[in-house]
Amino acid sequence: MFERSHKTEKDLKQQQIPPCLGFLFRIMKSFGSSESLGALVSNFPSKEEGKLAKGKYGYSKEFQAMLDSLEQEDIGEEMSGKKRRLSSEQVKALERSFEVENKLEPERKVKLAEELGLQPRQVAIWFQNRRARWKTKQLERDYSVLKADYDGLKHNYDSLERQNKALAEKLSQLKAKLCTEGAESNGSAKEESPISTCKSSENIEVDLFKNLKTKDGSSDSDSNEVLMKEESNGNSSLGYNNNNSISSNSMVNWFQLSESRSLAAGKGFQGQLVRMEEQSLFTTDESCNFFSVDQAPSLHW
DNA sequence: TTGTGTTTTATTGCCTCC
DNA sequence: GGAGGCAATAAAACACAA
Repeated sequence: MFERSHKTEKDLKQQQIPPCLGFLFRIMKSFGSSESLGALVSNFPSKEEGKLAKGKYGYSKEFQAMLDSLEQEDIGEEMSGKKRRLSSEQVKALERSFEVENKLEPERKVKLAEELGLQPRQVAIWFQNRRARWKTKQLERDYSVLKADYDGLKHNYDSLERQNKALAEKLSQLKAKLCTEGAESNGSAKEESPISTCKSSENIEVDLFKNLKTKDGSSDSDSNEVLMKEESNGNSSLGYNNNNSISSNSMVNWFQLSESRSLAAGKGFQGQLVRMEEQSLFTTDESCNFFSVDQAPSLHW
């Protein structure tokens, strides 16, 4: 109980020796009476013999009486091996000590034990259990913090997703408008192309892009080439999925680009800056993937 | 009073460090 | 190899509803 004597206690357990006797064992051991100790153990009835013996733990009447008398006394109670909770004063003192330092140096352990009338081993065990409790609490606190972070991110993600949907809707409305306007102008003017009166959504987007370019006066053909190239490749870097609809990723990119272009045009910025933006926006998937619809934020615990 | 869940004290086995 | 720490666990003590 108080000393680190695993093996001997295990042996005692295997012989079904009651806790009080185990305590006696250790007391006697601490006084160096190993011989009498051995005799005590050897005299203790084995499992089989115990079935025949009488008393609480199956030993003789005399020995049971001795134990009973011991239990009646204070010392007997203390030696009975029953767990006894530490007094509130002892716990308070230990708590104070733990707050100062949660590890226990040998000197401090002995000193605390003396002050509180405990065995050094008891103090060590108390600190060990206290550290375990502290760790559990700490884990709970960490979990709460992480969960709050996650909830915040989730909230942001949801609002961005809503925003994204609204923008997509707006874009499709604009496309429809463009389509009808185009049809009207085609009807009045001479036919330019035998293909179709209403262009595909891809072409519309490219046209929109071209228009923006012409408006801001730049003639950056490289970007158009890149756009057309990527478009013809049909890959998702531009954000078109298999259904020819525009993914949220490209939508955000597209609007960011348009916005930055208008700003650049307004402020008189030209060529190079625009080129840089295009490159960063159209070539790096990371730019918007963080809040991609396909990838909801997730935390791994 | 009793059944049940929680807390506290203690043990055991394994691991690391010196 | 011994000392000490830690995780897992047992078991006693305690709290509390029914």
